[in-house]
Amino acid sequence: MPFQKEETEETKGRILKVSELLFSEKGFDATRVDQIAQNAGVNKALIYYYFRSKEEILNDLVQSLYKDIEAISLDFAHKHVVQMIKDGLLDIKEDRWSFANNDAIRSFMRNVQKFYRILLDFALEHRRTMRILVFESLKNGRHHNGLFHLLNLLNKDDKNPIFKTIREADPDYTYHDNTVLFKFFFGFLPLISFAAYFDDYKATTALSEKELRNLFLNSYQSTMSYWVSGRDILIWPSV
Amino acid sequence: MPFQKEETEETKGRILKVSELLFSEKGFDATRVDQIAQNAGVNKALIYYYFRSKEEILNDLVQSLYKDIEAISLDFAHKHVVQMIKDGLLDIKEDRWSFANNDAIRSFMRNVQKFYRILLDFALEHRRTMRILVFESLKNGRHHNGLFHLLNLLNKDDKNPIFKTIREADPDYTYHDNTVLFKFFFGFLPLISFAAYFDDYKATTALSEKELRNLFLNSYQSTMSYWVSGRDILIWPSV
Amino acid sequence: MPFQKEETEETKGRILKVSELLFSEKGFDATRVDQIAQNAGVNKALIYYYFRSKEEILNDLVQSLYKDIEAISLDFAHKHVVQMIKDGLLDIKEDRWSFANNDAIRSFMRNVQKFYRILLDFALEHRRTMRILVFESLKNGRHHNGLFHLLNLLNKDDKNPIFKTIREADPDYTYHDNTVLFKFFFGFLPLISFAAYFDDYKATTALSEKELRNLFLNSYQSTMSYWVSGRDILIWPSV
Amino acid sequence: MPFQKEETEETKGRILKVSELLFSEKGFDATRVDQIAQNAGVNKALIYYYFRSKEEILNDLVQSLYKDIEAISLDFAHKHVVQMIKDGLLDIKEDRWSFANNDAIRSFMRNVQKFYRILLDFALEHRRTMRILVFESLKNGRHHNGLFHLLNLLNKDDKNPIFKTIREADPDYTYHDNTVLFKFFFGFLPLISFAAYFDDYKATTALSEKELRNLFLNSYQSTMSYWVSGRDILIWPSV
DNA sequence: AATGAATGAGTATTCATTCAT
DNA sequence: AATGAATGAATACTCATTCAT
Repeated sequence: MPFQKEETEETKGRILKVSELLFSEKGFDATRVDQIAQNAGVNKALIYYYFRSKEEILNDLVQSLYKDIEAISLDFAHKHVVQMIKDGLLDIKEDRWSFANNDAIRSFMRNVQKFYRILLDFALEHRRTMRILVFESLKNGRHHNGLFHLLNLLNKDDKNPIFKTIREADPDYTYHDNTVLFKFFFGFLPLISFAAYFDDYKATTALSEKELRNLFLNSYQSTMSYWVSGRDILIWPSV
Repeated sequence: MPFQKEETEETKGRILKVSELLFSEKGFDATRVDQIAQNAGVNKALIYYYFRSKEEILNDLVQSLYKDIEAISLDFAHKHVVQMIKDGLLDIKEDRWSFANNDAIRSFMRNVQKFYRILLDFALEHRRTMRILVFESLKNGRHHNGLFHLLNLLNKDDKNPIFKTIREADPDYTYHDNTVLFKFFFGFLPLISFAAYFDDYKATTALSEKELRNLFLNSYQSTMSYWVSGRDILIWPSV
Repeated sequence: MPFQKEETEETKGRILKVSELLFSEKGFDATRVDQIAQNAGVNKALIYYYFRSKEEILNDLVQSLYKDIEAISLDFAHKHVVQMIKDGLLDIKEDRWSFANNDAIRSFMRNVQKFYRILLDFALEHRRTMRILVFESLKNGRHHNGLFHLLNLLNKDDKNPIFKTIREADPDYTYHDNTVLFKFFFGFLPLISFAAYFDDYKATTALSEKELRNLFLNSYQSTMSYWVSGRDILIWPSV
Repeated sequence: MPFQKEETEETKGRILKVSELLFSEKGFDATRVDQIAQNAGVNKALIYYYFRSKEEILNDLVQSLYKDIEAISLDFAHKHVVQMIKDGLLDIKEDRWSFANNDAIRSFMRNVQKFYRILLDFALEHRRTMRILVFESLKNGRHHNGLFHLLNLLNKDDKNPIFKTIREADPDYTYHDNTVLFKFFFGFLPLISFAAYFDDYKATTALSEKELRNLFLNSYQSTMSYWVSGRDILIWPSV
């Protein structure tokens, strides 16, 4: 019964969308299941037909975000890192990335910038869940599904699909912890923070959404470049 | 009766301290007044003797943080900006800061870096309240207490004590909105985020507290310098 | 699903009935929601499913009483006042009621007495809510729900359905404030007081319910007659 | 230490006065000890220095009212009933009062009217406590100190000082229950109700305090006369 | 798939009262 | 006589979750 299924999906999707909005506005704890039901236009009990608990709604939201980010990152790794290795333009030894020539570097840098742009736009599009991520991740004890799950994408084991993907192309691939920490700190965190606070800033400044986005993107890319250049992440061809 | 007073302060202070810890760990909504009472070793009703409501505890914490940050910033404005103006080493015209000579610049930059260090150490010391700030500020409807109050320290009117202080020394002082936004975005926000997530990072990495702090400070100051230099905030002697 | 509906009504009705009893026995403030739940044999939370608050239960009780009293009074106005006007047996000019003949007067007086009887019996049947009315009306700040709403039934504007009904039949109809005050004072108030204290008196005297009722009715009707006769309310045929 | 005592009395009196006001406005249950303390300008604990409990404040208020009413009634019994018996102008046999002549009756009636006037004025002066009396008396279970204590003044035993006083003058004195009931119903109750609702009525009508009072007094005395004449309470000289 | 009714375990807040000084 | 601090026992109200249909 595809029609039936569609309807279901629609209802379940409505519940998820409404939950996302409310969680991001008031926080998980302050959001009432009644409110979700009311805003989704469904009976409260129906929510428990689709989800085991209120917490499962949160998990669903967060998990699907992870999958998307993972997919985007994986796509980048595939298309630009793995491909370059296969093409003999890049060689990774421990912590040092050696490119075949300056064109390869330039090309790679362009792709990295594009990757940031895609990541930023994704974060902005899902800024509500980003908000949720930010403040739910700050709570100890209960939710282990917070922001720090993203750190898994930086793990050095084969459970991390990005790591696995690159490693399959270049078995030497690995890196230092500090690097990871920094990539996260000055990589993901500002990006996610920016997305999370985006609407607040929009309300504070006279800038348009686009201007705000570009302003951030420029500074973000500059900062990233600053940190990347001359360091252990990107290494100019070792001649 | 100073002894009496001290005792009182001790009890109220204990409630505040415990609340700060619990709010920062579990979030405001998930923290139970019972827990606060139990952890502070006082009767639950006593909490309501000192505070009108649970929310007022939060406000108290946040307000006192604001006051401290304001005081630190004001101290910097007084000692280093106003003083330089009075000494004829700095002249502010609209959005351009003109220094008398390179020594003045160097001196000012050194003080700015020191200011950042003080600010960072303060943020780290109060990282629990910073956590609270970060996630409570993400909730709509409570914005009034949230992170965005700090934006007031960047306002261009005389309600902002920092602006007022500098303006009294140099009536030409003003600046563009975008600059303000950026100072906040790449100024306060990473600092506060870093402090808020500090303990999480510590648990994730092998770095010591000190190393982590210095790592951040370097990158922070670099980023700030990057944004400051060659821009409209700091201008080399116009001679 | 009428059966379903009935069941619901039954539960909500049980809560109302129990509340009425407890409010009338112990007063609104001294009645605990827990007690209501326990006596009604329902879960405490269910009370809040049907009523927004404890106070709303009180309002519900009082409002439905008003409606009933209004309906009874309106019925009297329709059947006996309006009808007599239409039949040319009664003419109202300002404050003077002129009847066509002695039979008309006698008939009217008989109906008035019957009206009092119906009113008294209603008050006795609902004496619990009357108790509530009497003491809740004595509390400032809650006057809006209190006894004084009944005064509206004596208002001289078209928001008062009784006034409106008679006025539609006889546009000259109006009366003096003092009369209204007195009708209330020596009309509603003793009636309501009697009903409110009925059970207390019953416990104090050897009289049966019926004897007590008749005793009051006689004296009440005498008093009313005393006030009515020779005054501006009832006027013998002006011929 | 008379001065000390005076001060105390003043403070205690202030607590009583404030309590009376608050109890009469919001009811006993809804009045908070904190409010009493605040309005009386004293520390909450001091209230417990003067009174064992909140309830004792109520008792104090009510008891002193009883004493006053008893004193007024006793004074009337002494001056007018007992005196007439002693003067041979009145003879009471069971339920029948026989006066020596019409002058005696007229004189007695005049004194009764005066008694009502005094009683009414007392009730009006203490209308706040009357309010309290009215609604506290409606609550079963807890307060046995309500309005019905006044019924004691109508008891047929020597614990009732009025009965005792008259009986000492005329050993035949006694009466039927119904009479008592009626004296209370159409005697005390309207009087107390009138006093309790006085301020509400004042706010509702254009009449002055004096006019309102006289209006009630007239109707009250008329009603009383109506009930008294030709009945078993007052009997014209048996010739 | 959908709903109205029902519930257990909480949850912030209140309040009369007491204690120490 | 007077007070600031402290407390135990409520107390109205909430909320995620389940049940019956």
